[in-house]
Amino acid sequence: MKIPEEVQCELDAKGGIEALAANVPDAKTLKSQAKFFGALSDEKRLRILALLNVQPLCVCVIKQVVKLPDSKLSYHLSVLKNAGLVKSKEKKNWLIYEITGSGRQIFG
Amino acid sequence: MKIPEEVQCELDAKGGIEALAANVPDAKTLKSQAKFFGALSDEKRLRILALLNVQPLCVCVIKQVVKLPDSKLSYHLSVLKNAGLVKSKEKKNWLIYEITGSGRQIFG
DNA sequence: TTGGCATTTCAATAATATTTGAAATGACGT
DNA sequence: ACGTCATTTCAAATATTATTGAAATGCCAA
Repeated sequence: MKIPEEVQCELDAKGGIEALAANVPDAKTLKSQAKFFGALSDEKRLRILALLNVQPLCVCVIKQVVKLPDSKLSYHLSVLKNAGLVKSKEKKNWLIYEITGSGRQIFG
Repeated sequence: MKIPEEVQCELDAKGGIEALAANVPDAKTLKSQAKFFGALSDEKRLRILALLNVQPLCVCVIKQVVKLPDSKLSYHLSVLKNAGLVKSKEKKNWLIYEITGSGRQIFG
């Protein structure tokens, strides 16, 4: 195969195509990264996460700020939770959501 | 509205719901962040980006490593490009893709 | 100028994610 | 036990994204 010399040159210096390929993470890592980013790929979820980055909140407070219908909010919270960006704990008859270390990554 | 005291307490200390709401970025920022993360929410694209993080590459080399059909690869490159994670320049009859500063963010 | 190569574009299809509204769950105070 | 409140779950409808294969583009060398 013929490729631009500019590219060929640098590629050779770095050990060729095999060495190049060695830089891609294993499938499992890729999958979990993709899920992580996927959870962040929605404006509503980023808004929710920004709130939880301030302090833990019950669903009703989040709802009041982001103005989403219950089921929609619940869905997006579940996406964040499945991706490990937030977690929740029960308190009386409320659910309090809290950002995780993983979720904090994207701030600062 | 009644909310858990634990939450209420901290919320009051931080200036109430209005202050809380002030932490969410403006719509434009959210939109571009969502797009950024959306581009990263796919394993194939993460793989491509990992390669471009090593060095600029023409499409044919990328193709050889990631083993995707032309049109699919082209599609995913376009997603990365539209999100500003990579850019491309022409060299003879090749296109050389290169990671951008924005694309580098996710590494190290 | 012809032919080949690298890459993109296109329109159709398939797959995935999101929205909706109604119904279910489950804790709490009475 | 009963009614209420906070939240989730479900299935159907919709919207967004990704895949396919064929055709188009555009460059380069002969």
